[in-house]
Amino acid sequence: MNSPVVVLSNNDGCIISRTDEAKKLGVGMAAPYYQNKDIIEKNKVAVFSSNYHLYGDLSARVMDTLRFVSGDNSVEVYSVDEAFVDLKSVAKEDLPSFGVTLKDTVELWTGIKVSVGIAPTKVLSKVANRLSKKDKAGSKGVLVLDTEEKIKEALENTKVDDLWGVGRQYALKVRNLGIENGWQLRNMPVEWARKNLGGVVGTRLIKELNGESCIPMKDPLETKKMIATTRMFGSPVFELKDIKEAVATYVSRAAEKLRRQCCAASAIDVFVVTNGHKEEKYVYSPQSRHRSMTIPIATSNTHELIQYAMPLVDHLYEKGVKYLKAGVTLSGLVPDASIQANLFATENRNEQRHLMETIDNINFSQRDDMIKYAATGLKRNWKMRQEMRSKRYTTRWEELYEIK
DNA sequence: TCTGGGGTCCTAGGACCC
DNA sequence: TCTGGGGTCCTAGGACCC
Repeated sequence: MNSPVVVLSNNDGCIISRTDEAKKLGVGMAAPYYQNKDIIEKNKVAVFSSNYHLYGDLSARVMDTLRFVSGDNSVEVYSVDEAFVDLKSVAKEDLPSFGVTLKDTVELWTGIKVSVGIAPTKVLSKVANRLSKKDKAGSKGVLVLDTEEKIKEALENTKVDDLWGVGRQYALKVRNLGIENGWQLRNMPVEWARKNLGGVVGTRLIKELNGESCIPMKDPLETKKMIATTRMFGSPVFELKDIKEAVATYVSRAAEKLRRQCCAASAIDVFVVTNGHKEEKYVYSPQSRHRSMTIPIATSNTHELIQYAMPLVDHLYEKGVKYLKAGVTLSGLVPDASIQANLFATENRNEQRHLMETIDNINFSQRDDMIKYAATGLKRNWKMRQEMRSKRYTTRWEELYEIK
């Protein structure tokens, strides 16, 4: 109990999540793992690779609970660990108890502790949520900003950098003008924000801080506009063959995601990240190159997509260069059903679609990659490292949690 | 020799998010 | 020796059109 824990990014590269105990030891956020190995070993910090099967499954359970408790109010899943709930239909005086019910039910049903922030706009609710999380005793994990005074106090206690929508660049600009906290920013003129903070982005931010809702809830049925699969290699790669295998594998993954949302892609982009040459001394200064093409007839067929991708890799490849990473982005996504009948389309398009469906079903029900394309390789010596992954307790029979 | 104005669409790149 | 992955939205500027 209470021992420090950190979670690593893919490829065991960076530290992307830390418990309070680990933060206290001075382990930095997004810091490279190897740079912190000393502190970690000295303090017996528990280290885990990331485990997306587990996170995804627990996330789904939490989101289901939110939907159940929220009834007719719409829920927008914002990320694996965050969601917005529209509370327009909840009476103002009922907001605090609603928040508490939401929090308690999630914890009771899933074992996951959450914090709840309630306010007139998305930006302000993020402010509320952040404060409720920090002030563990005071707010008990639920904070409602329902009066001007509470909003003022909350914004005064929030640095500009901690506002949703203010990143490094904007924070720098705003700081240079002597604006330090959310309340000061809120009182800046909208016109100033339009000029200096990315046009409509800035004006929206100021308005949201002023309680005027400008960032609407997203329709849960909306499909993605682009789908990417990218990975660092487990160790640097030099051979064209290895890069091709990797890219073919990423294309397969991306195509699966594409089919899952019933879309087809009309453009494909392949990129690689290089870092110097074979014999050169290692200096970390990654550079990326990419190559793209428009697909004549939008498709979701893995085989076709691999065929489009391979020549792009040929073009990108240069002998003797050290490759750290590769990736594929599918874009120009259109609904599957809308693909035009084309005179030149091959007769067997439907058969191909059935084949894809069958492969997806097998891979989904059995195990990832039960059936794969030969182009994706067998040895896969470029595969990423994941040396300290916890078990996939809730999604794999072989890895079920055991109680002795 | 003089050489407009207004519009749309697309893409690359920047900024942001978790 | 080792530095994550997957998204969104917006803007500026070029190409093209009449």
